[in-house]
Amino acid sequence: MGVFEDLKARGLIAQLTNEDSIRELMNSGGATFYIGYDATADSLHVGHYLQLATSARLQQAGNKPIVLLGGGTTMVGDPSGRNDMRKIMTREIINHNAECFKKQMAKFIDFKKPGAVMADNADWLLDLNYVSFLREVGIHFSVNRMLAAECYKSRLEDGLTFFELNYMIMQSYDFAVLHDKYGCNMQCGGDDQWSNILGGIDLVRRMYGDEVYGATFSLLTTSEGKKMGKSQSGAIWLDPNKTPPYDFFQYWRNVEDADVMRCLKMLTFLPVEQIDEEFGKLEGKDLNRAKETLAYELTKTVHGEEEANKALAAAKQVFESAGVSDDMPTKEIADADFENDMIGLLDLLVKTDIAPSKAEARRLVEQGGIILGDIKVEDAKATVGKDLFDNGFVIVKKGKKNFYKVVLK
RNA sequence: GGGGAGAUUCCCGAGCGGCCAAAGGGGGCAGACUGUAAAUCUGUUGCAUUAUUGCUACGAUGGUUCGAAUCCAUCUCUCCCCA
Repeated sequence: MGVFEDLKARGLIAQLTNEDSIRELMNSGGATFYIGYDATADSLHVGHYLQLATSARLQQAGNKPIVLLGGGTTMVGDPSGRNDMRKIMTREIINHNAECFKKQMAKFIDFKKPGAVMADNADWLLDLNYVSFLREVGIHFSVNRMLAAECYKSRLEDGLTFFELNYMIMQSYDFAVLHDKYGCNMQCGGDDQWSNILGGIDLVRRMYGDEVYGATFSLLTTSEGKKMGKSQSGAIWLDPNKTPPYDFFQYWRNVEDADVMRCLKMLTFLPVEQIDEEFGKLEGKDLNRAKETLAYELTKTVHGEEEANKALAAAKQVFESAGVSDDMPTKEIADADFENDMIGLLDLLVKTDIAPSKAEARRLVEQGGIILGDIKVEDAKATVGKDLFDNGFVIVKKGKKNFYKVVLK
């Protein structure tokens, strides 16, 4: 089975410009493909991971990946599929973000292998001369056709600025530059990038007369079509400082039944046959085994084996034996916060960031959402004595799934 | 450039000058039920104190009024139609 068939089996392939040619190209290792990443935040998230992991699969099959940082395109912002304009970001922030991206990306793509390249479109976009760019590149674009693109549909109702309309042209130009510079012959991306990719393919043909290809990968969505990788507290980041490995692990441990198989196939590097064999027939609560594997495998590739083991062990102890683990999320409370060796429960919750405000803390307590040690506390006026901190800590449970070890400092 | 509509709490979206911390929905959080799942049901959802209440909030700034999210003026931004 070639890498193309593997990607297909994993459900990663969404759209292709030319299936036969692309299969041939990918399977023979002849693809020099690029995926662009706009530096919109200071950490990669799960959506990026999916693209990077897929790139890694292709690289392992001998294809050459080009990772393109969008230092230039981020200055404009991609309007595809959005119904509002992106916030305009400063050069400094974009540069900082791009630096953060670079560090994280090296984990997934092997840049030491020949042909693997990291580029930044700031290098050719920012110093363009407006008029000559229009004459050389702009001339190849039909506004009529651009506006007909699916990705602008919602924007045509709410308004689309000329500024943003140029995004597609910039991205298309990227492809042309990479084609010229590195012999790039394929662009990949999320399925929302289809229009932009087609633009690039067209441009390369018009400028160089060369045939290049485009492929989009399925977006990671739940069975209900909602984007995955977002939690109530925001995106799931790959940066351990923004999303601790334990939280990362828990996110995947808690995916819905209907999504486990797809996630396993799309995100982990376990062989498809193994996934099907081991988990394909599971039903009901047995699916928990699949979820555990998903969480473990993903944490392992993103944060390393050691962190994955820790997260798995912590989760097991906390959930299965109601025990204490050194690796469970820890919060600190200062000795100075106590008065006569006592502290109000609400103060404790707020000071440890378990609850964002006292009102919220009160609500939690009154609704029975707080368990201290093994006592459910429902009195908001309760106070906590230092003596409760056996061995210097106490376990606070917020809701059913959030466990914290509060350490007395 | 001309004409019109609008800016409300996390999001969408109601809102007679006092009864508006603001309907309703979504989302979130918590409880019940469960499998660390889903669906369902219940409660809750600005901050601070809870007995009362205080403070901050309805694009921005001023004004009218005993009293404004609601009226007036100016400004900023957005959308629609025409050119």
